[in-house]
Amino acid sequence: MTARTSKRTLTTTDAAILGVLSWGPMSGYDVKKTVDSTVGYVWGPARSAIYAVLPRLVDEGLATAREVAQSQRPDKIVYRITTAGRAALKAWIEETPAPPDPNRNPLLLKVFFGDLTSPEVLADQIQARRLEAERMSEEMDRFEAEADPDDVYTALTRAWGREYARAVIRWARAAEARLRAS
Amino acid sequence: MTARTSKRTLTTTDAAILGVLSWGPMSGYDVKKTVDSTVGYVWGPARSAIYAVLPRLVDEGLATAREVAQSQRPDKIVYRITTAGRAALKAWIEETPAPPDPNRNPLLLKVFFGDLTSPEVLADQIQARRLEAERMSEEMDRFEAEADPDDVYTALTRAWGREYARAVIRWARAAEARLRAS
DNA sequence: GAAAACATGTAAACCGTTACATGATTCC
DNA sequence: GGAATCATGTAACGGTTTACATGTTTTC
Repeated sequence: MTARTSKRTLTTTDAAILGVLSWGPMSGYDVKKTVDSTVGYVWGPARSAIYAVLPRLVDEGLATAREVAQSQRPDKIVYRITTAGRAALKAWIEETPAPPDPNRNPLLLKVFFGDLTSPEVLADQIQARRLEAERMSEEMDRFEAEADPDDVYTALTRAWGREYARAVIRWARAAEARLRAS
Repeated sequence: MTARTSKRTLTTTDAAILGVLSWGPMSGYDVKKTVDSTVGYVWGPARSAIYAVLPRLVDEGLATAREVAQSQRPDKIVYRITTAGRAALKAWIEETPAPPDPNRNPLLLKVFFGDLTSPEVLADQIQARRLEAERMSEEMDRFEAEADPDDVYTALTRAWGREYARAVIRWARAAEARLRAS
């Protein structure tokens, strides 16, 4: 058997998919749903990306595929992570350094060229972002209440969500005040 | 004259490039340099993207191109924003809502699947990110010292940079402590 | 009986990145 | 003589968005 164990390092999308497969075998459809409700906050590949990646993982020996016939539903293909897949994911996590922050922020770009519009328009856009962040902050609080406090890893991701939302809110409040005072 | 004033809304890269062209006519090479030293912190298109976008802006009537022969340097093409270009950029800035936060964060993905590796490895990765943020924070302070305090718009972008760095640092410190204590 | 949600995928167009390619000039 | 700067582009790849395709079950 000659699976192309090509040892290329995983893309972030590969890692996200292998990650949810590490929780159990599932179809592409289920991968999508699982991603959306979990890691989707930090990496949410498109459905078509998932369907494109899964066969490639099989090709590289990182997962296996098994066709499952269904009577009440369309047939599906269930993917299962392999030992090699787990190892590749572990290697991806440990490979240092982590790619730097993306830092692509269209709103900030608007602010940067803000002199082309009015302070009010800009303040409105910033306010909208703040309201978003406030909603997100509340959502994190709700998650926090329900969550298992011993699960360090999801606790840390929630902590980042709260810290980030907080930064947005602080910045936006100050920016709105400054812009509305012109 | 039939410039295709196709009214499609600009991509973020288009906006960034039109934005620097709004400061004065320049070649693709100079656009790249200018972007890198200014808006690059929030949106830094690749060189190849710039060279691809510029002719399209001309095609759409948002900029004009003029070839300039040089004796001591390779010839170059100087682009100048048009009135339509300015209008399109203004429309992009004012179009609401601003696209939501990208939120694609490979480091957080690593944290999310952190149980596949050791707490130390994870803490090291987080520490690296913190050091990065600390460097950035200092850089912002330096910019702050040199900057014109009356320039609201760049002040606001710097303020975001500081607030963001602060959030990273606070989160990373807590995360590192929690992970190293296992 | 209709609409929405479930369930599974494919295909094409678009945006952007990294790496490849070329060649002159200036600075050390 | 080698590195950095000036100057412009192409090709291959990763990923997203949107649309196409098909059929079932649940909800109103």
